[in-house]
Amino acid sequence: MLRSHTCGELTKDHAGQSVSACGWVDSYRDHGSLLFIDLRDRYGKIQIVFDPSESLEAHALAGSLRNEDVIQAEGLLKLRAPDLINPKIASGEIEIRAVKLTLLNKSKTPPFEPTGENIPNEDLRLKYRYVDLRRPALQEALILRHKLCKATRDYFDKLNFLEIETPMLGKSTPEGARDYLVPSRVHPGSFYALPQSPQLYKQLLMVGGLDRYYQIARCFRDEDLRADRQPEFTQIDVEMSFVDQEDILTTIDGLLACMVKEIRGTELKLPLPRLTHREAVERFGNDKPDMRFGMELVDIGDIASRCGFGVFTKTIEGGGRVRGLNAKGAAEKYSRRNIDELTVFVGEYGAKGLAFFRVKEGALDSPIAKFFSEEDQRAIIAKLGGEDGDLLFFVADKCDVTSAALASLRIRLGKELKLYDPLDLNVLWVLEFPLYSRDEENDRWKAEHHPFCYPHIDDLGLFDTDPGAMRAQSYDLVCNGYEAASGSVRIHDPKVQQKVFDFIGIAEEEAEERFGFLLNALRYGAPPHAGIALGLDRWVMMFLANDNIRDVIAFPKTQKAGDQMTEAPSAVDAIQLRDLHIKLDLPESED
RNA sequence: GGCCCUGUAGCUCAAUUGGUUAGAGCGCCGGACUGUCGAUCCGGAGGUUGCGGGUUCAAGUCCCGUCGGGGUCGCCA
Repeated sequence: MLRSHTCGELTKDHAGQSVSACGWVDSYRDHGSLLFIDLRDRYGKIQIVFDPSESLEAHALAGSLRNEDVIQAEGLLKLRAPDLINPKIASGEIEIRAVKLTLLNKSKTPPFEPTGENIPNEDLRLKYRYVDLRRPALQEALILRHKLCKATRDYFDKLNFLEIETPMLGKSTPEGARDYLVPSRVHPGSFYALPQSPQLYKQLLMVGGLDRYYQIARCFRDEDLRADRQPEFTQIDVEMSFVDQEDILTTIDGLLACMVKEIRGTELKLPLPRLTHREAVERFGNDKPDMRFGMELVDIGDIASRCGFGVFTKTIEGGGRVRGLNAKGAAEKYSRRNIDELTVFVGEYGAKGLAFFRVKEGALDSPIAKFFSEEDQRAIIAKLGGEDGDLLFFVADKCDVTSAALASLRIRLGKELKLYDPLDLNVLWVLEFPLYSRDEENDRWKAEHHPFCYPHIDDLGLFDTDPGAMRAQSYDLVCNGYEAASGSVRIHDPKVQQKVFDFIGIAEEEAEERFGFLLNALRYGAPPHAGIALGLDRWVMMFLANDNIRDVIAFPKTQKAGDQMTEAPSAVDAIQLRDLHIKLDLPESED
């Protein structure tokens, strides 16, 4: 071993010991004769003192050191004199008096200082990710990520779950997200697909009798990226046999309590609260409400229908809705100009306008207040719990538009008005998602979640009468406004599965071609089973109160799904293409 | 595919809103210094303002195109 201790583990208890430490030069302070190096590793920092009277050779070499050089320093660990203690760092009371210095590797001048004050452009950080990874914030994220995985494995192990790997090379099922394809050399013209999730394999494991499965599984989706979406991401994938929905919820409640205990050291109150999908959309505008703060959506359709404001009355007459929310105490915080910005903002979600009222002396103050009687003004204020100084917003449109616009407005206002502590974790279940929705473009029904989801037991009769009203035995775990897990009770009856395929327009032949292996498996003794998958990356983000998924993945991709460091994806040479029997047919470029 | 933001020294930023030779801090190079810890002090190097075109007496600044990065809508069964 080149080191006797890590930089971070040395304390004053080691005083008097001869130690050897390795790491990166974090900074140097050269006083001509006396010279100080702060040595850094992932455990911490320690000051090394080079005194020519103790080692002329080590001191001379130390003079040539620069940031990010990799060194080994040997010497006596000493307590600092009381007046030399640096209270700013953990090891501020001790230092190593170097008698020997070895330059393990000289570094070029780094493109940026990983522990400097200014965090450089992400672009540059991604190109030199190996330098960026020395940043404590990034290391903290990866350490936390490890702890979550460890807690997960310990938890499931105690409950008799098996961690089982499923194939990366699978069959393409061109429904849902686009697949990443991998050409087969031995089967010219055929392709594997990288898994969007281990969904079908884990169901097959249940048929195989491995009745409690989990996997920390990499998943791939060739779709556009977002701040919280990468083309490859990790989910904690779970499936259980001989269980119902309640068993999954309870099991995952327990997992989360374990995670919170491990990371935060606090007790998560169980059971986690539950909301139906219908209630979530009505109260918060979407199926993943951030409930760290209130500001719930309120319907004022009754007042809107009788007021003198044409936009409102016509919306109600046309079957739309008028809903709003109350930004408490925000009347003075948002100028007309700010509100104009918010109007543009809700426009991105389809809203054609944003009505606003300031509550002033018990009445509404707004350019459109004149269209409302005094009585109706008071009614609106009462409905939204308004008080003087509040700012009320309303959107009048089709129901879906009011939901989308107000949900986004609510999130934005919550953030801008600092209505919550970013480190809070607010976790809840959203239940009873709709099973099917109309695909108007193709004039057919489609599965909301996926076609393997079991209908709510009370709704099985609705296939022929009102399929849009059918509820799924599905559940999402929502945390701070993110979909943090999603799952369902699966169909284990091949007849029900075939009925679902029929219903969403997948003909029997096509179903056999695409999902034959699953249908077949269901015919050979499939137990009732259910499962769920948690987005690991998102959980790391939430524990850190970080809103960028790239900060919790060691080697993430850019928005165009590229890797700035390796420059993947890249062209391949003609021989590789020939072996795969692939000819390129690229769009013409002008140059 | 749409909309929005962004690109100035190795890095983080500035440049009086179109006007002199594009500045500062950190980093880098050289020098001084025996208790610093964001060391200090002295000196120095470093720029095709992403790239290409255009408008103008004059462009880092305005316009068009293009490339990179980011956010978002669509998309993500």
